[in-house]
Amino acid sequence: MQEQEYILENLDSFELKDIFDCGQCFRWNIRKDGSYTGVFRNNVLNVKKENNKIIFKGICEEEIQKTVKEYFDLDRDYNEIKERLSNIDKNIKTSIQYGQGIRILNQELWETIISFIISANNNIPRIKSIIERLSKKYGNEIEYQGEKYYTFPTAMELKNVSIEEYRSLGLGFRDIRLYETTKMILDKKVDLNELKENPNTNEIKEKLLTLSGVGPKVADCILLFSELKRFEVFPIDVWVRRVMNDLYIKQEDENKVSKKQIEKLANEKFGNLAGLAQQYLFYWRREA
DNA sequence: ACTCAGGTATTAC
DNA sequence: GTAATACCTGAG
Repeated sequence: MQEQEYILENLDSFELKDIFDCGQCFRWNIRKDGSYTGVFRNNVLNVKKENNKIIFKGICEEEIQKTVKEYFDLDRDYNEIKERLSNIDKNIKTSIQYGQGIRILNQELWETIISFIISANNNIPRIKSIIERLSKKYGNEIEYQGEKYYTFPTAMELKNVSIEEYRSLGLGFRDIRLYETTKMILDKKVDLNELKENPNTNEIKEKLLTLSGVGPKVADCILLFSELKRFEVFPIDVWVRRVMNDLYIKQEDENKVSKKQIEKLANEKFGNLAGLAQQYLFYWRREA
């Protein structure tokens, strides 16, 4: 396949660091020139920002403009969203100023499920390296600018992988979870195509929770960060618990605050934009 | 050597 | 239903 290029000018709410380091994805890496390269679906893309230009280059299955538009959520009005959230209170406004360039990526459902199962009780460098090893071993190679990249393996490509093989890739206790979840999806115990078409977020969540290694936090991440794009969910991890307690609940011991309480508060304050609010708050609390 | 990290599953009240 | 506990691994 041939390299394509696409340039966007004067686009608001698009900062590479904010997008790729806000915790939603694991396969984008910074280069020496400050651009980022990543693999998604069967595409390899490099994104660079220069002044008011965003330059997309890479190998795409389809037309790069269409690919970029879908993946980077370009049809959504983030300025309007940020304005609505900023009016809620000073705290969220501050966090939005910090992460003003965040966009929620349109990531493939299957990859998001597996990636966030791997993320459980794990740290980001190790999550990333596990996913790279998994892709290198079971995905497809794509060569771009003299470098080799690997697509995220499909469920079919993981069909015959044993628990021991997962363990040898460094998955640790998550080995059996990957094995069982892959099997359940291949057997259509959970039908991903059906999930994509189901308008009922709670029903989708119930289905996701039946997968091995998927608990409430991972399920919410899948709903928010995959192509399901449910902005009303509010994934609660250690950082979100911390920031919500610091800002609003102010309990002495943040670990004593129940998830229910946080969820209720998030829903009351942020409504159907809770997921975005979570993302700004998370990124701000974690990086600022 | 030892702690800790984007939680989940299991077991026990 | 809600609360404690174990859990692979490797980087710092």
